[in-house]
Amino acid sequence: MGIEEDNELSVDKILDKAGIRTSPVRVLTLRELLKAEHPLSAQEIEIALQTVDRSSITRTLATFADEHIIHQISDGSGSMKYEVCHDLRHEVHDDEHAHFHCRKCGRTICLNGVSATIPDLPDGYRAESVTYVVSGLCPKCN
Amino acid sequence: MGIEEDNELSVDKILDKAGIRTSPVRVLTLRELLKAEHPLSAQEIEIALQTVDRSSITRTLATFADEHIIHQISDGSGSMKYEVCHDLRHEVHDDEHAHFHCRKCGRTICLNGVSATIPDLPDGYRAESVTYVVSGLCPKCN
DNA sequence: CTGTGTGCAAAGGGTTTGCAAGTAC
DNA sequence: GTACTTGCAAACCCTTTGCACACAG
Repeated sequence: MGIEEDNELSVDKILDKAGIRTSPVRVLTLRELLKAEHPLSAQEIEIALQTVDRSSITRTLATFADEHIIHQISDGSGSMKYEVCHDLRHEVHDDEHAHFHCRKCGRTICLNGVSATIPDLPDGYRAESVTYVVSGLCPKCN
Repeated sequence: MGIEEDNELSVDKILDKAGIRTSPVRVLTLRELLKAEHPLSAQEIEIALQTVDRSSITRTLATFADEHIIHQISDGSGSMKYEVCHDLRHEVHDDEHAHFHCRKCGRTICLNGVSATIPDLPDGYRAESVTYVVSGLCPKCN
């Protein structure tokens, strides 16, 4: 019993807890997101799951986002990135963290040490999420 | 002599200082960006400058960004927003500020009171810019 | 049988590029 | 004349939608 099976258990548990029925595409997609150490684009998931149609992945990601088991990151690359919510992985409610987008290799990396808190806003604003992305060159491309 | 002419003087001055030749499209585009009190999309500029082609605006914005007189804001709306660099307006080097994106009306608003500083990064990273966008509902839509 | 999930193909939104005509120096 | 700027049309990338089939309850 290795990490694979642990994740497999988690996949069913996460979907069930979120009220999402299991299905082949959903299990594969969530497994891929859990396995990834950085946010993935729909295209990256499509490439990883070679037999699954892009539209199914898009719809699956929308479902996941609706039920708040993943969140979206707009990193300025032109394609949205998706990441399993931090609190699902660690069973605690952490602040969101910042991300780093490398303009050369295109990868988006979690900056776990940098929290992205929702700031105090003027009256009338209702904040729902925050995106904090630093762009530049990653260690490999610098 | 009103605000218009002040801005007009600024436009030539800014372009000259950045080493960008003046041209009709560039003057109109920069004037529009200076006039706006919030970041604009290429489409918003295109609508404001009814006779100018979209590709010309795109190329102009790329030129401006290359010479660092504007910067890009990826607000998660799907279209990039453009804003005159703060230090060009106020002649001082301020930290970048955060932005608010309203998911209902789609507007992106400057949160001048919230600075967006580049955080300390692990070794090897080279930071070039930062995007800090809070999403939710603006006062008008809340 | 009814509702949900999936793949395929087409459409959509936004941006970028090739090319040729026009303009500035 | 040479290099830069612009508009038009087409191409491009990524995402979304319509539709029909397949499968589960």
